Amino acid sequence: MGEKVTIATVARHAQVSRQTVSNVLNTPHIVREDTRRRVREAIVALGYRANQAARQMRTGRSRLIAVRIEPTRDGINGSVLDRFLHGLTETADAAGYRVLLYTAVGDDQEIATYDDLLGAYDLDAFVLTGTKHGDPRTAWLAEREVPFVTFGRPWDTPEAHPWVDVDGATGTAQATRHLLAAGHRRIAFLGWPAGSGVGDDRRAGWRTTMAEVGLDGAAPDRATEDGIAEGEREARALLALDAPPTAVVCASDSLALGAWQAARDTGTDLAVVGFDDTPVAAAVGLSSVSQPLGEAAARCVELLTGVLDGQPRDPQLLLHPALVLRHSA
Amino acid sequence: MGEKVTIATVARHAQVSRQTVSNVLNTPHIVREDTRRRVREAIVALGYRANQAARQMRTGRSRLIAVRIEPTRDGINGSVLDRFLHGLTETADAAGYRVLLYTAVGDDQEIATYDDLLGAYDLDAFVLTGTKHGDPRTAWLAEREVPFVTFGRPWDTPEAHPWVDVDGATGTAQATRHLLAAGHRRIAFLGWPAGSGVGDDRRAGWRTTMAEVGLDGAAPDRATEDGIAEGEREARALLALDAPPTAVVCASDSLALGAWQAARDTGTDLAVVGFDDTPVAAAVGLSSVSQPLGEAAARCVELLTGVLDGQPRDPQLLLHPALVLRHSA
DNA sequence: TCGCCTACCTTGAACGATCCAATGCCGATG
DNA sequence: CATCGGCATTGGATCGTTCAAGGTAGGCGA
Repeated sequence: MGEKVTIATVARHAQVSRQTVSNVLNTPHIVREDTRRRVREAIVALGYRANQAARQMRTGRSRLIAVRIEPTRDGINGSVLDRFLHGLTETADAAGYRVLLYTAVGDDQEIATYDDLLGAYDLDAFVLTGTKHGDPRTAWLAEREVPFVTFGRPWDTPEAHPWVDVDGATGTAQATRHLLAAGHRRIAFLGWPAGSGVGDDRRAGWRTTMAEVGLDGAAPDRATEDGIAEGEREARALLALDAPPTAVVCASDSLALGAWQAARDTGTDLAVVGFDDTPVAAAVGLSSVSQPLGEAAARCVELLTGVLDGQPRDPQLLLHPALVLRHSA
Repeated sequence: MGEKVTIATVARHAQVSRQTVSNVLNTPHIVREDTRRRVREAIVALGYRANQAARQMRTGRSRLIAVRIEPTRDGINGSVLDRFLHGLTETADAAGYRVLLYTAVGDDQEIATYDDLLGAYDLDAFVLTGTKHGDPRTAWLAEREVPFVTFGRPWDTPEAHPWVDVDGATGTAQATRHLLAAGHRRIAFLGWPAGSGVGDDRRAGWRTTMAEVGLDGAAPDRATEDGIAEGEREARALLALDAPPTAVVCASDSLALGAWQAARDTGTDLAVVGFDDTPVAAAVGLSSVSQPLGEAAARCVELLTGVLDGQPRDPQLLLHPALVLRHSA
């Protein structure tokens, strides 16, 4: 159990002053070649590691990024966020940042938590997920000039702040085109009630694709809350129509799984495509639209480090999902 | 955008010294009633929040707990860790701690990360998940007297360090007894190769329960790597026996789902019970043994705060799982 | 009146890093 | 030879908090 190794220990060991060691760490180019090497060797030899707390107190930066972890209300869709979180942690690690978790129920409490984290831990930035219309969180952060990125577009003012998102419309369009190519003509959509940015986006991809081939007349569109039971109920209603659809594009894997079960139970041949490519979809063989979550996370970190280092780049990024085919379509 | 509010600001506002403010925060009982009240009012009025970095520099404690986030190799079983993580974040929040994430591939890299986190961030404690025989991580931490708790027993030396675990044997025993009560006699076990602590534990519950009723002779026991395909293959092998089992207890939901699909595809009536009560099990209606992950997380935090505050309590805790019945058994 | 104790509060120093201003060193130049 | 400029290096101050030691007033007993 060695003594505490500080910048002074390194300085003594390398026969230089503390400031020179600090320069080697922060502005290496102003230190002479051989001095730099000597200091670096001392750092390695002593196993020195800069104390974040001390650095933070002077610089006001903590190299910490906060992300909210959801209450996992829905076991199926929760996995999407978890995969994103993992990607985020990995990329942040590589960029020298660490990820701090927090929970909050409701926007007010979340904003209170921002205040808390900023005051107590000097957080460098936030990553928000699941943006919605008129999001009070982004307004609060923007007002205080706190760096942040959202995974999800701001649905009201497109250029308000840096964001990364996946183009849901492209995903459902891809799914719809695949079904059309397979010979389907009556292709339904099963999604969420209008008003949510994400849901409307996914619906739009299906709708425009159907319109392009002049089939939007014969295309039933159902809206319900998310859930397996809800999906099953709506699918049964669809199958009971006079001219029932032969395929259905869904806004989530929960709805898709419900629809898939409804079809199986009633012995109907119904092609189903879900959204998010969750483990459940993979497990039961459901085709689904897959978001590039790892890349989205990496882009978020890139954007943040850009902002933090004062070199903000193109701050809006729309990624493309991919259709994963299994035996449900 | 007000000025930075420090302990000195509060002190001026309340007409006392910095130290008195500090005392109000840390050792309130030594401050006179009305002084205490005056300081508290100033704190609220100014919106003061203690700066963690400064506090940490003095005390050496960061109020930060580190947890590793897994690479989610398996989408099904990954959800167990995620639920645990959520519970941990919530409980830690309530206890005044924050959760820091990290990733690492392999034990060596994980230990290097410990070193890094301890040196740079002065982490207070670690929560480890997924213990195994001869775990080098716990040895490293114990040697340096770093506080930590594991979620999962140390399989070699039971009393080496604080841990919380769920009694897998009780879970599979419960499942087995349920199947016996439902009239099954030929009850198989489908698990992992011997040698993993968790897997052996789950197998033991089934084996002893079958032995208790003298049925261990007619009880096939299969071992394979985890996975849906593997579960399906082994289940088919079981069903091809001369006296095929009428029920199977599985070590995971992945294996159970495979077995369940094998039975459905071959038109066989096979009762299946999985383990972990993952979203997939819930989605497809698979009965499963459910771990009290929220409570496990809460106990981990309790143990840690106990150790950190110098009041260690009974440091080993074995929780009981519950059988969740759906229509697969 | 004095001394001592207790209860409460204040002052100075320290944690480990960075920033700022000042110093020493070197060769080049007038 | 004296002066200058450029650059590496040095010492001191600083961030916000807690720790250790020091002060002050009032109460009590002799």
